[in-house]
Amino acid sequence: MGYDFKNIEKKWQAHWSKNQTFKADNNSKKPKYYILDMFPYPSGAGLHVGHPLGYIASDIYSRYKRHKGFNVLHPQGYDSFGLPAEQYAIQTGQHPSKTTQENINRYREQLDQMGFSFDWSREVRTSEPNFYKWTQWIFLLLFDHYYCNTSDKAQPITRLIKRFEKEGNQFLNAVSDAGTPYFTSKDWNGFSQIEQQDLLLNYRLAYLSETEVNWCSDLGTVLANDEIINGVSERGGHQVTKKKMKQWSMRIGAYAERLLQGLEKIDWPESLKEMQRNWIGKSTGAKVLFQIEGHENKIEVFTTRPDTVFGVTFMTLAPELDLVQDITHPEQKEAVAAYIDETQKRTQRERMADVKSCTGVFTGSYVLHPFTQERIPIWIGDYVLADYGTGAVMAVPCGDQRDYDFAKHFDIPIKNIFKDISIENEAFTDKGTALIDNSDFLSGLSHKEAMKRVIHELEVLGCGEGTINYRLRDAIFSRQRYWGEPIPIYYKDKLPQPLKLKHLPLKLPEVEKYLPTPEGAPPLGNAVTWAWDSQNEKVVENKLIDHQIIFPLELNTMPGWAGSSWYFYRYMDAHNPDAFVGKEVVEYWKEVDLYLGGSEHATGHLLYSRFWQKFLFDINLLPVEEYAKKLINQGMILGTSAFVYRKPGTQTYISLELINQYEKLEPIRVDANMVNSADELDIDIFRKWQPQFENADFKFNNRVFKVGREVEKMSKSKHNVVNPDEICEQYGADTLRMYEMFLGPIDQAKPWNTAGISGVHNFLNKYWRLFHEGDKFIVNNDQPNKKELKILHETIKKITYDIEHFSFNTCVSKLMICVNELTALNCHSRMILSPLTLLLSPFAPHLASEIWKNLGNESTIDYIDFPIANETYLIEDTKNYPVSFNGKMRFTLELSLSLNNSAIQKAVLQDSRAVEYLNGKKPKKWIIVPNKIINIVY
RNA sequence: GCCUCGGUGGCGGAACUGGUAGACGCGCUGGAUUCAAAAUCCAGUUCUUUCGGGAGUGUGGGUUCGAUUCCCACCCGAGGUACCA
Repeated sequence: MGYDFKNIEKKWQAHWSKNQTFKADNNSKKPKYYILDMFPYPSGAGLHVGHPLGYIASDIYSRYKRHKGFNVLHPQGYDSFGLPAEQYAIQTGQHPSKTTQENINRYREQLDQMGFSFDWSREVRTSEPNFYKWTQWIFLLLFDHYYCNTSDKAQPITRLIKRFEKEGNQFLNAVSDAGTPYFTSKDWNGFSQIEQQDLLLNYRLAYLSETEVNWCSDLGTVLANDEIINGVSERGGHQVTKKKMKQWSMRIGAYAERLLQGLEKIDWPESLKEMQRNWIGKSTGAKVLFQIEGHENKIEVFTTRPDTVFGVTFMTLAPELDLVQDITHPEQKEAVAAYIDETQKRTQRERMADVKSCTGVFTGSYVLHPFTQERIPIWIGDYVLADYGTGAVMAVPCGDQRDYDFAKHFDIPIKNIFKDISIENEAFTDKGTALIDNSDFLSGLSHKEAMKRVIHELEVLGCGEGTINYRLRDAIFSRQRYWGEPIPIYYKDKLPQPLKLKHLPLKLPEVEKYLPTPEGAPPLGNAVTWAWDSQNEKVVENKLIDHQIIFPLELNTMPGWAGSSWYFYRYMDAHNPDAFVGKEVVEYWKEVDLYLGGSEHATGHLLYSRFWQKFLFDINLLPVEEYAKKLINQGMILGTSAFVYRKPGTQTYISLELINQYEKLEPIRVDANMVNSADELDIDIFRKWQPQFENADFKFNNRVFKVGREVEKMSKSKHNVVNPDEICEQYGADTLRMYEMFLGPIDQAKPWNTAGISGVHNFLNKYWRLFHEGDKFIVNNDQPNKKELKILHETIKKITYDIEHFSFNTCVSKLMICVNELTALNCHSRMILSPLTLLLSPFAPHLASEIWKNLGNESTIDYIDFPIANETYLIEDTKNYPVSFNGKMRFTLELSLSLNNSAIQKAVLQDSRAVEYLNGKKPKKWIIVPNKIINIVY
């Protein structure tokens, strides 16, 4: 009987579960260490081989930390609200909670199978009322606070009201909506309740505002950009337009600067921080006001180059600005309307991606230049985006390439304001070199000087000021979906009223259908029991609504990122009924020490959660301002997707070898399981796959239909998921764990392939054979020799170093080398094999546990101290190694890898050729690469 | 388009601060063992060659005594791009 992984794994998994081996204590004499995984969304396809990559890595680290004497918190849960369960519900009528529960059961089975050391007693699910109660509560807190720029933190809205009563808002330094009017205390006190509440919404951190969404009238629903392909809906291919809707938003913009500053304090990958910095997009410049000719309003623009203000020859507005309607000249109305219509059909991404075509329309109106009073034509153009800056740009064609192209295309004059620079062929965008010219008081100044001067002049004139702009937009928080957290708000006189903590959780109501209502209201509009009885403080039936005591409840739900923005605190105190996390508990665990997850969350989850953290910190609910000290990105495991190519509007599919003969084919993803390894599609299965393919017609040569292949993110929606189950079945969890680590560096994306898995499996077999001959346990008590000790200690040193640097692939290699060497030496000494088993334990915990027990140890291996490398076994006598001297100043030595530098220096200086070369001088600088080459500079 | 990351044998990858490129594993070739197979073990394996050598880390340049590593330009792939999570 050899290495019987099936029984071993079953046995130890049962043991861990029964003894609650990995249950973390909320107080301990040991130092604490919190290792967090990004929790999975339980999709219908089950766990795929990409999920465990990060989980294996964090599990290895958790087990290592336990061996190192830490009180490790390593929890797991489910991000269980989400679109796929809802879509499945729409198709089948099955309640998303049922689907979700089934998927979770499957996930749990798969996770258990891999021997993860999670503390399952702390499991959380975002879709559980006991969890989302607190998500709703945090929403209410956000609703109840505003951002004060003076104290630079969130403050209660009651404080704001007091200020308004005393002095209005003229001297207030707080973050608010653009265009919030000024009022005095007298004004405020004269306002009606409704007016006051309306104004307060301009300050609340969770607030209502008009925002644009992708509206599909045929489906009667709002679509995510993800659900739109080539401008039409993915489902059914219907047209999608932009529509304004009143939606909840989060004032994340208030935290832009702190989110930026906070990055300096955390140990996250530099690339990810850079992404967040760019996403926040801080830029310094100026606001400039342009008077509209014959109109009382002014247009405000933001520019990073106010120094080029004399080069302005036109102005461009984003087509969707309301202002456009106001200012369009009657003669241009038609053209403008047509253009706006056209842009509404394009997604923002298309607009940004498209730099070649240059489109726009003249509005027929003019603004006046603040300094020269020249008339400047106002255009609209879709290269200007409504939600960046003010949605308006002062166009300086000589200094900006897009403005330049636009001017050339529409034959608008270009004014050169750079001294001795030709703008014949392109704009001049360099800030450093040229002097400003042709610019009144700015002429002859450098960029830097001109910036200062022009801002001063603008402020004097009252036509602008220096300002900082952030690209970061406030986050839309409403979703027209069923399967999300209900927003704990009801509407009285159309104004939002918050529920109170004691009313929470506000549970999701039952609905007949998960689609929007026929009137286009969100799915919660289908609920019969969805009104708020403010007197009895409970949810009642809609038909009772009287707008006196019983009011309509909010129909939108929260987005996926709501629950995931704080879930890591719930793990600390998962069952606390009185608080989202207990004060003492959070004082103990404080923060996540290591967070492991994919970089695809860089500007989503990882930014939103930092925002909520800062808010909760501001109001003294959390002890730290950043929740994750260190973050490691695991690279994605990529899957191989398969594509068929359809002639648009038909059911004709073209085989890969023929696609060049057709124009404009639509690539459609098909389930990779319907395709064999030679890229041939099983046509019959394809026809049965989805009703739309039933009558598919195929065109192909050579008797087989070939699909196209593409490597991309592994995901159910891309139909390219590979399950870990078969591998567990065939090779065992320990093999899978080691193989996934062996695939390559943890942070690198890599396509899944199982080609090398037998090598890892062989290694575990070999490891087993170090201890066994047939059924006989052959470990002896021999004293190990020097060579064996050296192998062991080199391995300890390398493994310890590599685990701490998250280089798990090289750990596996090193273990393989070690086992090969010990096998060759026929070493079966307990004094070698016992510590070696500890080294293996984080990687292959089942096998290590079994062997540890067989070695006669009473306690299990899980909390045994990790071995420490003893340097004395590594340093060797250098006298016997040759030192070769080749020419100028280069020495080649054959030395032990782990020899220290001073020993090498000593060896070199004893060599006669070096003595001759140095001629009595002392080397100034040594460049030593062990086992390789030494440069001596003198 | 923009932001971020990556590109090394037939394949996954290694190479610590710029210092013998290809560790380790897969695959392949040959051998041992076996009635045979599996398993196991041993040897070989970047390409090319007239067997002297020559070329070689996506492409083209640059810095350096020396570049997979640093700099510039480009090509290709992946992730994100604000309602997938």
